[in-house]
Amino acid sequence: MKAKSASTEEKIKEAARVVFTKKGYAATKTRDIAEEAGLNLALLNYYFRSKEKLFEIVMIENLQKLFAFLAPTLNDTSLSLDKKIVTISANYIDMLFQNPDLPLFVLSEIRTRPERFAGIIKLDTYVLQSHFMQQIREKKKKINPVQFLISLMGMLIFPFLTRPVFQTSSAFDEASFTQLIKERKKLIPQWLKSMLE
Amino acid sequence: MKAKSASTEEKIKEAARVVFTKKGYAATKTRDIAEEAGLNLALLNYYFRSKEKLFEIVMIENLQKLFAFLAPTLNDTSLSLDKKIVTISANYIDMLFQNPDLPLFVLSEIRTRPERFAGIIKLDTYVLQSHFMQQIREKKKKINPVQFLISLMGMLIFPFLTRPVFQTSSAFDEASFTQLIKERKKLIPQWLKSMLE
DNA sequence: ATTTGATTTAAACAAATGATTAAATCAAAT
DNA sequence: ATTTGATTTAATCATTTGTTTAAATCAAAT
Repeated sequence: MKAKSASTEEKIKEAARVVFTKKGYAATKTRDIAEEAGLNLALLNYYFRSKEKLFEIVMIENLQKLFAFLAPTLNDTSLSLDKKIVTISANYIDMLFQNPDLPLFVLSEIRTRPERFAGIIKLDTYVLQSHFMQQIREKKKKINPVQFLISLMGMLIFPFLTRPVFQTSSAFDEASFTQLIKERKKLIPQWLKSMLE
Repeated sequence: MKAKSASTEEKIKEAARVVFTKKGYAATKTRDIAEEAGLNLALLNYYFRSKEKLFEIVMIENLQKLFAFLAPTLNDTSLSLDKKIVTISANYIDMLFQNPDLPLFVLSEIRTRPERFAGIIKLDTYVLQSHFMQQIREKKKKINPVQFLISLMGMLIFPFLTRPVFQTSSAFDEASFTQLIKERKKLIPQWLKSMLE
């Protein structure tokens, strides 16, 4: 009767991922997570000690997904700038399709307590001092390369942040959104290219 | 002793604007607002009946700022597409500088209860069916004009959404951020122009 | 000075929330 | 079958939260 595929601990984690990502930390009750997991409320404290500790685990995973996910491609010295932009666009959009609520959740929680996550994000190491940034700098010497990074990431992520806004319009259903994002996989690298010329 | 410039009601509203925008609805306690206003907790219910009602007032104001703010320029038939892009970029960035926390707060709350705000946002009327969108359609017939709208708004808004992320890097202080955004006022219209060619 | 209604105050309430507790149950070893 | 430690359960706790209540205070009219 204990031949379950998921341990209790893992069930709680998975439920926490779902509920925290959907509702954010403050609006998530421990009872919500217990219910989502189909388990007794007290188990959350038994396995994770506190709501806060559980949240931290979920948050660190999500930061990895959003930030560290980029590092290998950004720092790959064998790819041209154009190839990198194409690769990043494709990979990031695919990742976001699997985790559409992630950006808004993460940005919202970082805003609430930024100092808590500074050591994990490591923006300097993985992003700002990456090979990719060097490549941009060489291409456009007169403009801060961060400008292009922000625009690229903005164009990739923003539609996911505003999806609920677009869903308030009857002209936008799930299929429209998906279609729109698929088109962007092609458009964004083209746009970045013309911006860099 | 009642010759105050701000009425009690207005004081509460202003405090609510500050606290809700900073912390979001769920994490905001009525006691936080009372403290910010320097008033007695029970006054919130006396003047506004509930936390929810107070929030609604603040939220509607903020939606106007983010969405309706755009409508006049988008629908101004006397401006060329290029001029519109320049105007929107400048005006929106100025507005965001005064309300840097607004986008993240609004997007986050819309995500929590989108059906509540559909009637206020009026995306179809003011944005999707605007003169601006027609102008884009005429310029680039083969691409959904929403693509350009998303990219423009994404490039304008995204830096404000990710400001706390950038602040985790020691390379970014307030002055850097301001400088970066000022540059974008010029860069974004240029970029949009090349994207539309 | 008194009355009346409006506003403010501080305390209290009822429910919700994260956490704790102790007992029950399970699982493995002897 | 018993013991031991691990896990689970349901109840309880202590605190917090949005709201309500009743009294005090204010302000204007008489």
